[in-house]
Amino acid sequence: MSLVTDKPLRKDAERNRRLILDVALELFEQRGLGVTLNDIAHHAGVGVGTVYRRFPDKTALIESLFEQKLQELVALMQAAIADPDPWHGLTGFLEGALELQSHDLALKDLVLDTPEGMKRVCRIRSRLMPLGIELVRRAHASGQLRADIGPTDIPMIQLMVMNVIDGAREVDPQLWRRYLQIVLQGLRADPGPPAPLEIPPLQHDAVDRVMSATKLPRR
Amino acid sequence: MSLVTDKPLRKDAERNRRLILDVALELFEQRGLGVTLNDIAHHAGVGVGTVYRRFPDKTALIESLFEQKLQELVALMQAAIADPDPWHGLTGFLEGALELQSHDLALKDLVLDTPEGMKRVCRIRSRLMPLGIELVRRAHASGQLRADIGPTDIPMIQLMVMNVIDGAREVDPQLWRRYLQIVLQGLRADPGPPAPLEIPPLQHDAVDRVMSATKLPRR
DNA sequence: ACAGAAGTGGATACTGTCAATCCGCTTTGC
DNA sequence: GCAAAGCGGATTGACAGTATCCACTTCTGT
Repeated sequence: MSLVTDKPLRKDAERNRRLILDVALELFEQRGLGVTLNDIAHHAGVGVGTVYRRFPDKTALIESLFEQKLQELVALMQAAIADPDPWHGLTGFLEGALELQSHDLALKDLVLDTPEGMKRVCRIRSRLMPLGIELVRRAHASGQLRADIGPTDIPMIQLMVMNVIDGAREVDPQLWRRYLQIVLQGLRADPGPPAPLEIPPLQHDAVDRVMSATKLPRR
Repeated sequence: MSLVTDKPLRKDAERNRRLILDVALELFEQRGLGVTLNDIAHHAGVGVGTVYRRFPDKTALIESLFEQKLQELVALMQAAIADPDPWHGLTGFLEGALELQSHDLALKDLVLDTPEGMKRVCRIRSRLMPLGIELVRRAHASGQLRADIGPTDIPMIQLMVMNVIDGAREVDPQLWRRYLQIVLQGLRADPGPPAPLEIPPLQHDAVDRVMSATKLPRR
């Protein structure tokens, strides 16, 4: 459509387009991919119509924003592989990836369920696996990662910790580091006496808030 | 209402009531508390009206079924406290509780977000905390649990592993044990060389299926 | 400076999902 | 055999989210 022939765009229209993209990015990060285009339009101070004229649908808007986001994960993993200390590379990757997700709710949605139709996003996601294999291989070779851990354990660990991130986001945004540290301790090939946990546990009265903040799926 | 004056109930009506309760239990376990009363009625081969005549609303139906379910968790924890080996008690509780949740999707919904109005359910839930404190205290005293682990860490660990249970339920219903084992290893005060993991990791091609089976919140 | 192309806003239609009601018909039990 | 009790399921109403439409406004080139 005319949406693709991107030659001319009136000055005010171009300004609105940027505005929409900026607002959309912020809202997606803060509240996940569930935000409605109405919401975005409203926050940007424009009408819904304006959003739909620029982007055929929500998917298109998301794609135009988040291809780059997933690239960050790839870059992170590449850096991890380049780390001279393979164990530090592995733990650093997990920490970094989870840190990204702790600031960006949309990233979780994107990693977890990439609706078909987001070809570009899917392609990038599939590029992560081989890097993960290498990351684990190096950690094994250095003897620091227990031998019975495999590459598929990495995303599973991310999945687990993500639950803590989501639940505790409002209550204690750093709490996930505590549980990542515990899990990482469980991954060591030859654990010494454990290093003290850096993040204190949740207060008793906060547990309930975390539990009920953990959103339940529909159905 | 007449719903409370429970003296007389016609033979066919009583039969239907039981049928509804049985079907509801099964469906709630299999698919979580999200199932609709229409669904339940249909599966039981009765009309929706019949369900609503017996139970004022969904909440009432749920309460009448699941008070007992949560009692199981209490019982499990009491047994754990009675265990002569405190470490075994602790790990056994986590394993048992998660096992229950792996077979019963409704339990998760109930533990995570107990809508106000389910007084009885809430009351039971609050009875768990003091038991958890005792469980942790004993494990500390025996020197097997690292000192910087607190009682609130127990539910958080359950929360983490629950993510694996939910995601992998269809693909590999036992996989969560692998990650529980890893986490437990990370909880030991003085870990020796790790015992080999009992459950093998996920196959590469199954990761995507787990990821997209992890349902996203409605927002 | 003005014509008309480009852009705009937001009410509205549409779609889907559920909970809950209502009422004409059937079954039961005396 | 006749009331009361029970039944089914179409229907209503609430809500939420996506996308469209079109009367109106703003911009830009000449």
